[in-house]
Amino acid sequence: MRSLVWFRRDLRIADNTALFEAARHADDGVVGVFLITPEQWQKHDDASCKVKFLIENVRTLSDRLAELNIPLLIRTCHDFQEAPACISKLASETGCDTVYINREYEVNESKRDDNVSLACEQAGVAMRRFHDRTIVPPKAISTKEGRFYSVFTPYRKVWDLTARETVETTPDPEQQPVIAIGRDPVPESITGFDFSNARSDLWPPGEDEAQRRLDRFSESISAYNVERDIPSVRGTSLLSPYLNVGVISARQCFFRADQILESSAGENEGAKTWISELTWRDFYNHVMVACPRVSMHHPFKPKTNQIPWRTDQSDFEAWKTGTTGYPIVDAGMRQLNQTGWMHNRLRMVTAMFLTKNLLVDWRWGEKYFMSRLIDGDLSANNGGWQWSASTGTDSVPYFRIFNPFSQSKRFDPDGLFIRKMCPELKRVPAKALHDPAKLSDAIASLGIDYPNFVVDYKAGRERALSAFKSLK
DNA sequence: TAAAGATTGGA
DNA sequence: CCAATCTTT
Repeated sequence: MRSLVWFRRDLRIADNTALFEAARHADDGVVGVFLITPEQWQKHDDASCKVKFLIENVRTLSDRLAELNIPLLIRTCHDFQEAPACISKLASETGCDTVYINREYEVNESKRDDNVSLACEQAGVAMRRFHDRTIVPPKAISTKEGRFYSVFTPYRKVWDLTARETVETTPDPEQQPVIAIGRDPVPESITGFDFSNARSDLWPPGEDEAQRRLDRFSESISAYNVERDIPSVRGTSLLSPYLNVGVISARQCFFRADQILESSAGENEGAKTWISELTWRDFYNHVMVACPRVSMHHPFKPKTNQIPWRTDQSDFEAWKTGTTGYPIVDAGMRQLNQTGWMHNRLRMVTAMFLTKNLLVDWRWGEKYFMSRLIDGDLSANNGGWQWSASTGTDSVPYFRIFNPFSQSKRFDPDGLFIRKMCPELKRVPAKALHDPAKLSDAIASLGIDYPNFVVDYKAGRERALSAFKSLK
């Protein structure tokens, strides 16, 4: 019995359900495979920095698998259509009787896996799929009426019980016997993606690095509920890119935080808040599985399609490039453009500015984020955008529109973050960064080259309010 | 995971 | 006159 493990977004050894099961059932070795599908990644708007990070992690995974005598093979297909033939053929060639995978829940991905399963069956190869991506699997919990939870708070209550009672981590796989199959080199570049501008120094690859980050974050987790909102402070875990490619599992994160919570007799607000954020990740995945159309350019609330979403190229361009004239919005967008990552508070601020103050179609923003983020995840990104645009499940009420100046006053009071990302505002006093009139005065009197407001604040806000009010 | 406008209560 | 509080969106 020999097992083939097809790695996708689960690039780790520890707490990997499919890998553990594959190793447990094999007595003649385990083979790993990773499929490179550049055209599919382009269709999905994957960011270059994300693909680079993915490939770097495939490389470190290959090294660690080699220590377990598991050779990692690399195959390249154009897109998912070629996956069934590729995987079934590879299983046969390497003498594997079963393919092990951890499920991916997106529409294209699960359809691909169904097709791979069929192709394997025809080749006399079995396929076993496991739930591993989230803490509580999608569809595992539902309301008393048997429907899916579309509101977060009741979902979280059931999620909490389920996670604590039924979820456990997976043991490490054992070392395998040596087999006569050598591993493949991992390519240095991928056609269609430019690796030269990615800030790899900010995100070293590997399972060890992810664990170090979790360790470091654990030490200050009690401050998370306060500091997570302050972009100039390292108050968040900085684990999202690692979670996204599965270099660390959400379960590992959950158990660490839960341990800390228990050791403080439930008195750690930071740990509680972080677990809640992990729950949001599960929630949006669960929404996507229950209602796949949300991830296919449809709002969860159909009537919001009546909103005359604007398609103004020049407003959109100002937003993308961080030249809206609103300091906190520009700072956030420049952080995204320069580093491939944006602080979560700013993701909300910038998303709300685009969808409400500019009333630009939320799908434009969703796509742009995806094309830039190192941690871009379909369900979380979509959930976040539909939350901000008030089109989604349990999204923000349409009349709760962030005021960019109030937001920066609260979360960047000294303007530290704004001045870091927008150096031209270095000489503008903090008070003026949080006040439109004072900002205009300061820019004029100091002779600073900073754009005028792309939209009048009050006019933009009223335009969004009346668009939502007139929905039937 | 809000902000704006109105109202109140104290200087 | 200002800040705290309530109400509305």
